[in-house]
Amino acid sequence: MVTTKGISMAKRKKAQEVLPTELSTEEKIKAAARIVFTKKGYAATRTRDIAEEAGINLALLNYYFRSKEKLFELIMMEKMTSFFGVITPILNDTSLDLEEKFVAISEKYTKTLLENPDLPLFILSEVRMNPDQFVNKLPVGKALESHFIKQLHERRPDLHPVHLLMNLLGLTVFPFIIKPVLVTAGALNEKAFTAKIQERIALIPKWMNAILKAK
Amino acid sequence: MVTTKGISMAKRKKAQEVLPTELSTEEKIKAAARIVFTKKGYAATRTRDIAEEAGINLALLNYYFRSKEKLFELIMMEKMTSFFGVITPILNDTSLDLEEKFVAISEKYTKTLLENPDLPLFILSEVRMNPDQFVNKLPVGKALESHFIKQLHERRPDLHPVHLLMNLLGLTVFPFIIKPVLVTAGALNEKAFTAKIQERIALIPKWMNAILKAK
DNA sequence: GTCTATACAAAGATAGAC
DNA sequence: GTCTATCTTTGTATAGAC
Repeated sequence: MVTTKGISMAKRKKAQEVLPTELSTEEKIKAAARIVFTKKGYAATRTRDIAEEAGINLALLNYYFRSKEKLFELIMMEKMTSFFGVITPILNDTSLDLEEKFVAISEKYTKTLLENPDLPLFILSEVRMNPDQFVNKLPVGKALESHFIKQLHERRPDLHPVHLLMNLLGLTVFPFIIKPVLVTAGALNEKAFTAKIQERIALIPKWMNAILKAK
Repeated sequence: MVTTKGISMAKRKKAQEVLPTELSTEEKIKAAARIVFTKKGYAATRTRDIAEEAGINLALLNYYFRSKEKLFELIMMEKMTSFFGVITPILNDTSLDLEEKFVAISEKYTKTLLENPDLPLFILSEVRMNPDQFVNKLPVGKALESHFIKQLHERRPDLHPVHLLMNLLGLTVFPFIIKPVLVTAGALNEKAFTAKIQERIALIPKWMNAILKAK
């Protein structure tokens, strides 16, 4: 009887995860926190905003997550995993040559960022405000020892690989960082921005190849 | 006597501007506000922090600037002028060809940012949080109608100039945006970062030329 | 688990003496 | 112009009823 009960509860929980027609209170708070923290940043976010966005009582936020800071750390870790986690598998994929990695990163990263356009600016601002709290939990050291870095060094031993890594990330990520300026200034609307970014998916590898050859 | 007195006061005032051995209270507050706002951002900054940093009484902040928000707008306008104002004269200099503009922008912009490394992340985060408050006061529209944009279009009519502008800014500015991550992760210390950036001054124009030729 | 009510601390702003 | 003291608002967190 005890085991049967255990199994049936596990099943129910799994079903709920797959079909979250109605989210649990805990998930509602997390979903709201993602929205509000991303929009306003940690410091400008009020726990009341999150509670309101979630449609729950303010006290429940502390009941489930103890404090604003704990809740933020949770969301921040999620976001950093998205931001840094997408490319690390590609960086270390030994089956891809340099050109193929440019293609893979440009495509995969751009698509992730199109779904989450203010991820870069959110993460990089929060990291700047409080570096020690987050950066040591990052796989950044790994990136600089990756297979990709070795490939860059082989191709251009005269150029520090970090230059080329910054170039690739700059070409891919920077448009999303300057986006608020461009869109608010009326230089590009949302639709036009997306169109330009989609053009860049194919352009970035070409540009990186040209940079590799530049003397 | 009246005129003599007027002249001597004007002289004294001018001398104080040139040699601000001891700043006026107003300037002390502004200097402190630059430091604290830049470090923490608007939302996380407490007026008490600014007062302490300035070595003045808290009440004086409101006496001189009415409110935290007014003081912030003042500092923000200064910073935006630095950030966007440096390149606009170059963009519209009709005496420079494309290659010369790459060189001028890379050099001038990089040097400005080396003196003020967290300018980009500060401005771009604050703009994102409150776009309408600041962006309409920017000469961004002008950048897209500049002589530089026309030159880019002439050289590569098949490529939207905004791509090339984003590339140039990405190559130049992005390293400063990713800096907190790199430095905190221990990938690069302050000195090594500066060295790499100085290498880039000469490299960026080469890379941009390579990008221009890429098909 | 969820709510109401409230404690407690922090932060912006001002009144009024000097 | 500058200071001390204080008001007011806001925001995080918790106690306790249901």
